[in-house]
Amino acid sequence: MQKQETLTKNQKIILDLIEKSDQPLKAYSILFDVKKKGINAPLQVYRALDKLVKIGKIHKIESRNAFIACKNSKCQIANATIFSICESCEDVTEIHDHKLSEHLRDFKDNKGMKYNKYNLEFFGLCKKCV
Amino acid sequence: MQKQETLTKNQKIILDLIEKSDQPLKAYSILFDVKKKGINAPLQVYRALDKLVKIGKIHKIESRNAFIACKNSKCQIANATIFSICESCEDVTEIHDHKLSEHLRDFKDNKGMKYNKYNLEFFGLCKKCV
DNA sequence: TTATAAATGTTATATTATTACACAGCGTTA
DNA sequence: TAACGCTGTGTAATAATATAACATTTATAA
Repeated sequence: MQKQETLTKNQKIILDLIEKSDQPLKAYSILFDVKKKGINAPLQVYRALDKLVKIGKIHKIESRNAFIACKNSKCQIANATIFSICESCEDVTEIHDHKLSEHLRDFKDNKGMKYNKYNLEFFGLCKKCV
Repeated sequence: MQKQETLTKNQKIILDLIEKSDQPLKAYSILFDVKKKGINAPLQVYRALDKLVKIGKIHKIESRNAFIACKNSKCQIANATIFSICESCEDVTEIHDHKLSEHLRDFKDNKGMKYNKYNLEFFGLCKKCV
């Protein structure tokens, strides 16, 4: 069993918001939305986001500077993310593919580097946009 | 045979600079370096970078907002990049791993999405920083 | 209880990237 | 040749993303 992190007020507010969206949210759009809850400054948002990323509740879509909730109930995959991104409608989906994950997890380069994390983003056109 | 792109003056200046560095460069550090060559504004840099990325001469390290030259002589892999990034010294290396590339290229999700590109970033500690 | 770490609130600022506009060069084609 | 589309240039202004620095508070551990 995994230790259940206790979230603080700001962290909860921001996680709630991100979890309600099935698409990634940007930091300043989050800020706009939580102003009514008393969160006034970018740094308050970024601090909460950092923490939520660290504990695996959300992921950052690096190519989009946006944050999406992790739907995986185990919340153990903060260090191993795979996304598909439609370049037309910008729809983002997290991919859970056992075989591919295994492959990436087991990857060893010839430089003797020790990996603890990876992020993979696939780009293309979704069914609607083809 | 691949059509040989002819680069413009700005594109050449900026590609030269990036190729001389074995590590990624950031747009504003590039701007600083090319001011003596008459490139004065961020937009001039970003425009050249966009083009160079598009034709596969350089890649963007998304998690670092930085650009690195593609050492692959074929310059055909603009759409398929794998990097290893040391989180301590920030050393970045492009990875050419046939088997892994094949795996990624052949990946099909179950959403019917049509992929034309992917970007994979591995994070960890390099030999020096372990 | 002390002290240590983690989070907060605020202001200011740094960094990264784009919009908008005027114009130049080049190949096509009518 | 002229008219057109396309790509690139130069410049100014501004938008969008992210962090530094500081004072204070809360939670956790020793």
